[in-house]
Amino acid sequence: MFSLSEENYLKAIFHLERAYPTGVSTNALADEMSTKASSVTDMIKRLSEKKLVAYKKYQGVKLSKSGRETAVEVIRKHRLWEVFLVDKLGFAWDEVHEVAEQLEHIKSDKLIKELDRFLDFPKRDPHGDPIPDSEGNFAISNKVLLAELNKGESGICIGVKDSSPEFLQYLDKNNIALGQLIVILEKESFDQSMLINLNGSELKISNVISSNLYIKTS
Amino acid sequence: MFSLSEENYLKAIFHLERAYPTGVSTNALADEMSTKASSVTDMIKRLSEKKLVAYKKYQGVKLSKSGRETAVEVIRKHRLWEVFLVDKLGFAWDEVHEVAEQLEHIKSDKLIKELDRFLDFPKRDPHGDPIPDSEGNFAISNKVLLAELNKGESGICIGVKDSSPEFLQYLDKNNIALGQLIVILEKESFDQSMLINLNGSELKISNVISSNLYIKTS
DNA sequence: ATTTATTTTTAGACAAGACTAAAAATTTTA
DNA sequence: TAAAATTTTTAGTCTTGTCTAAAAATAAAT
Ligand SMILES: [Mn+2]
Ligand SMILES: [Mn+2]
Ligand SMILES: [Mn+2]
Ligand SMILES: [Mn+2]
Repeated sequence: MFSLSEENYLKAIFHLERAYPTGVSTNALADEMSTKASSVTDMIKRLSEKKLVAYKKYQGVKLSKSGRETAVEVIRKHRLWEVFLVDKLGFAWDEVHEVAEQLEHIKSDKLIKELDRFLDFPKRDPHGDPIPDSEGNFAISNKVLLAELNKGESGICIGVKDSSPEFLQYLDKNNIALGQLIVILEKESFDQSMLINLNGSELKISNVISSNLYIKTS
Repeated sequence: MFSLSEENYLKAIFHLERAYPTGVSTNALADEMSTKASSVTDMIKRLSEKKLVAYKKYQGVKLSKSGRETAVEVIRKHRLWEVFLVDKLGFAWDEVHEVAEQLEHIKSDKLIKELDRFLDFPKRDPHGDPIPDSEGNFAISNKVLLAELNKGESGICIGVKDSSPEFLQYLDKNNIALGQLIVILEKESFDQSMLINLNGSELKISNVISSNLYIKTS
């Protein structure tokens, strides 16, 4: 069993490894954890002692097999709880993250197994992120950013890159939801802004928006 | 917001106040918290600083109004989560306490409000203990220990005093459940053991058992 | 009313996690 | 390649919550 702090560090390293494949830097981790670099160095040493990460001074940090397993388990719990909050308790998708940050640290194998079953083994969380199964396997999805598509192309919205309440509320306000068909009617070459068709109605969106929406390609 | 430790101390003091109406002793609290008296003294001082308890050296400790409110809120959350685990996730009544000990510390007003609604505002937890409402009011129940009844008397089993997994499993094994009618057929004056009728079948139980079963009297 | 036993508090230490300030290593720039 | 800027680590301190050992206060027993 690992502490809440240790679990949060492992999760952060997991998420940063995509952007830092050669090793997650101390500063990147400090930034992600909203803490100081010196605190990160301290924690990295502890995680390294426990064989959860591979660490060489000044070389950044990488998850070990067991470190990755723990991180994935925490992510699984986080996303299952998010589904619970939205599907069962009527939370909006922009309200669940904070609470899930707490719930993800509850320790009980039976709890998570039964919760998964109660929710009917969901494959994705309310933001379209994949929920790893009990073995730690993620569903791989062919997704692409809306910003990468061109005039005339279309696809189903299946996820958000930024899942901050602000962005999610913008989407709600403009009736953009997961599962919706988006058709690109126009794309301005100067600023990459787009005119899109959503369920019959038209909407003008900036590149900031289209760069944070995932579209199913397949 | 209070720490997990602080909440657990407040809850323990609340539960001990019934047995120690003039002030909960340091040793009683140390015992309940499975810690040392010196640690209790330290914590009591911190709680006193925060006006959660009234404390005078060597005089024991009592909850303040805000301390009691916090304790009751934690108990409310504990019991609601126990209902969730049994009613929704299929846990047995002897499996829920440990997990609820963790879940009771999750901080989210909306979560507990929506959970309460999702569970249809339950009045009692799986062990028959009353769930305080959102104002902190407990349902008062006229209950008496089975051990206090005599031959010929009967009543509905509405709660357990000891809710350890061992006792609960004994009850399961002997088909004693909440809501069940119990009729006292015989009572041995020497050792207070009883012969009871349960749904048609007869069972011999010791005083240890009858002293841990609550019967509705009304 | 003393002595004895019990309870409670203090004193001092420790571990986890975090912080600031300063030193050391690395990377970038000139 | 040497100087400058950046990143990372170390050193020392702090808070929370715990512990042991010893001192002080209270309660119980002669
Ligand atoms: Mn989230
Ligand atoms: Mn999510
Ligand atoms: Mn319980
Ligand atoms: Mn209970």
